[in-house]
Formats: sequence, C-alpha cells, structure tokens
Amino acid sequence: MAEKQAKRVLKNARVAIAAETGRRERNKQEKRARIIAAAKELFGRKGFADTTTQEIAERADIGTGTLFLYAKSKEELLVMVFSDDMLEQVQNAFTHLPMSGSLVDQLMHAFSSMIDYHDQDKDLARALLKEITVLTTPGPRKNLAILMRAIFGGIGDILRADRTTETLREGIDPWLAAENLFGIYYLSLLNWISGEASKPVFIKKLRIKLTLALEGLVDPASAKHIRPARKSARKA
Amino acid sequence: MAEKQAKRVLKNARVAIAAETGRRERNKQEKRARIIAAAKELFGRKGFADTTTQEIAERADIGTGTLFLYAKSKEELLVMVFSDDMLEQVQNAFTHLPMSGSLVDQLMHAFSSMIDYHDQDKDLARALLKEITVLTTPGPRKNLAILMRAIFGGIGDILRADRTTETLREGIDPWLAAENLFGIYYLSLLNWISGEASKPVFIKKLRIKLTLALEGLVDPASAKHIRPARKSARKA
DNA sequence: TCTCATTTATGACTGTACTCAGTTTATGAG
DNA sequence: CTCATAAACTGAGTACAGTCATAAATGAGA
Repeated sequence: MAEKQAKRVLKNARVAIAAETGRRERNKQEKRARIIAAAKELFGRKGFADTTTQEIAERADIGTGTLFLYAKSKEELLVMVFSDDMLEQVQNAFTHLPMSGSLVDQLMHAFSSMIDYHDQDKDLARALLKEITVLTTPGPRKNLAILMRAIFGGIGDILRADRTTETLREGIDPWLAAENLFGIYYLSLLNWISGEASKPVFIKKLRIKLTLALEGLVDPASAKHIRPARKSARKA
Repeated sequence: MAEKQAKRVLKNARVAIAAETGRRERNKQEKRARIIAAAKELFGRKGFADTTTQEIAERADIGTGTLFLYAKSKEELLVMVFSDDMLEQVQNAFTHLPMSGSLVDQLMHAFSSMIDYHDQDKDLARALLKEITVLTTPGPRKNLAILMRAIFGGIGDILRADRTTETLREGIDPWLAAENLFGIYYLSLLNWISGEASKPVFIKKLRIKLTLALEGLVDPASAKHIRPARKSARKA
C-alpha cells in the first residue's frame, strides 16, 4: 500500500519534470500562443462583443471546448490576451522618464503613456477595465497582481528618486503613496473611458488632482495643533 | 400634407401630457416597481448569476420580452434595481456624521457606512461594482451621475465644514479634492472586494491613505522652491 | 516493442440572455 | 360608441457561451 503510493509519487515527480520540456508542454504552449494571437486579432478587428468564441477557436484551429481549457470564460480570455501587453506597456511607461522634470511631470508622463494605450481602442479598453475591476479566478488575479506590483513599484521609484526640488516627506511609505496616486488616476480614467470627459480635459484635471495629492489638502498651519501632539498622544 | 403633420404634432403633445397621469404611465410604473421588487428578492436570495431573467419575469408576472423593455440587459437590470438603494445609502452615510471628530474621522465614518453596505452581500457587491465601473447606456449613466454627485457633494461638505483644527488650504476646489479622496477609497474597495485583504486591514490602511492625502506627500520645505514662484511664473 | 494511466482535445449538446413579428391595450377624435 | 393610431406587451425563436461524455495523444514502465 505504502509502496504503491511511493511509486505514484515518484511517477508524478517524473511527470512534473517531463512536463517542463516534453512534447505535451510544448504543444500546450503553442496552442496557447495560437489562441492568444487569434483572439487578439479578432477582438481588435471586430470588437469584444462581436467576436464569438467559435470564431476564435476556428482561427486558432482548435475545438470549441478546447478554448475553455485555457480560459474559463470569454472574459477571462480577454484578460489573458492583454495582460502581457499591458505589463509591457506599464514597463514602457516607467522607463524613458524625463530626467529633468518635476514630480508631477514624471507622474503625468507615466500615466499619459497608459492613457494613450487605452486610447488606441476605447471599446476594448472599456471591456478590459470592466473585467479587470473585479477578478475572482486565480489566473487573472495573479496576472493583475503582477501588473499592480509593476505600477506601484514604478510610481514608488519616481517618488523616492533624488530630486533637487521635491522630496517625499519623512516616514511615508512610497507603496501606499503610490496606491493613492494610482487610485486618483484610475477613477479619472474610468470617468474618461465612460465618455464623460474629453481627453484634454481629463488630462488637465488629472494633473491638478495629482498636484493636490502631492501638496496635501489641509493647511499645515491649521493642522499643527493635532499633528505634533501625536508623538506624546499615548501618554497624555 | 402640412395640415396633417400639424395635426399629428398636436396629438403627440396631448399624448405627452396624458402620459404623465394616464393609465398607461401608471401601468408602466407599477410594472417597473414589480420588476425591481422581484429582481431584488431573487438577486438577494439566489445571487446574481444564479437568477435567470425568466424567473424575474415570472415573479413580476410579465412576459419574458417585457423585461427587456425596462432594462436593456440583465446587468442593466442589476444597476436599475440597486441604484435607488445605493443613493439612499450614500445619503445616510453623510447624515449622522460625528460632529466632534477630525476630518479623517468624518471621512472614515462616511466610507465605513458604504463599506458596511457592500459587506452585507459581497457577491452582489462584486457584480454591482463590476457593472458600475464602466457604463455606456444612458439610463444607468444618469443614475450613476446622480450618485456620484451625492458622494462628491457630501465629501466636499465635510471638507468645507468649519473645524477648529483643520481647514482646507486656500484655493482648493472641494469637488476635485472629493474626487481624489473617493478615488483612493474606490481602489481600496476594489482590492478588498476582490478578496485580497481582510476588512480590518482594509479599513486600517484606508485611514492611513486618507491621512496621507490630506497631509500631502511632499515635504513643503523642499517644494518651496517651486510653489511660491507660481504667482509670477507667467510673467517671468 | 507493447501496455496503460494520465493528460489533453473534441464537438454535439444544453441553458439562458436577448430578439422580433405578431398581438393586445390605451387613448383621443369624430 | 367606434375607429385609427401608437404604445406596450408577449413568448416562441435565435445565437452563443460554456459543459461533458467520449476519444486521442502522450510518456513511463516492462
């Protein structure tokens, strides 16, 4: 009994190793690539809603059912198709930053890059943002986590960068600050993508909002009464 | 020819007036109410995904097709059903504010109220937030606009309120500031509702983030070199 | 080489959101 | 009251996302 189990474990291990290099894995990856290519082309040309999973399967030269072994739903497929793209885009947004430039300039450079990406195909962007907003399945969630890490890390780097003019206040977690700035960007983005505002207005307002976030909302003088007291607040 | 047209115009005008009080309009409103009640009950009991449009139609005692005269899609129906609810919830969140309490306390009070609302039924909240994120159809868009106006207005009121300790910096648009704060809340909310963080952690982090937004990210001393220069920047 | 267990693929089938051609109902005019 | 018109309603029908029982492919062991 125990021997049999041990045998199986050994076998599974071997299978696992083989899986990394064998024909099985190669076929799978190749099919995956074909699916992504087919879906990307069709989504781009016909739009998300007007593309059927049948068409994608046909174009990728696989059975209808096979498609759903690679993505649990059409929506998950959409995320799968574009998550690599978006990650690349984000990495792009944070390289080639204008070295000389205020904090806001650099942030706007990064965000503008992302905005331009979505501007290429607004319908697709809408569908994508809608799906990304709330993810429950593990695969896409993991991809999004990677994407968000890249974004927050990138913004954090901008905030921490040595600058002659502006420095991050003492004791501020750059990651949290990055989340704030991105949150501000994201809500503005959603508003824009829903068609509420034109692109120039959106960008102009975004810059003001980011400046507001950097400089703070309350008057430091008026807040003095509370803030400095903090250090000894517990004992008092 | 022209006479006939004029006749029709007159008729239309009469119909339009009658529409406000006639049996037609009453029937419509009554049906609408039945649909909303039926959908609300079923969504709450069985969840959004597991409720079929057939069931809703049956429970509302209307034909299958009729349902789609009132909402263009199942998703739009979801938004229709809960937008009144949410508006009420938001208005609730901004009344009964703790009079004595710092800015952050008051903001957290309002946001906590909204969070508790979503916490009642997370699955429904997920579905709802997903749909609300990107709206294209006019009906729901209008409803959301009303909701957002209530939220931004409410936050703006908190920011403007007389306070002994903290005051809004000169020249800041409370509406823009409100959008910033809500953006920060919204991104955190999405992260929580997706299951990435527990409720206490989410709330604790939110408080820190809001504080950060109020106090600013950059050191005022370091930024001095830029900011005061603004006033005469154009002429220079 | 030949098993044979396991993974992967398949497409006919199913459930359901949504449509549309035909029907009913409300309303104002004569 | 009757008629004409338009608005509102209906449910059989359609299209399509997603399932599942069955089949093919793969690779380890003998």
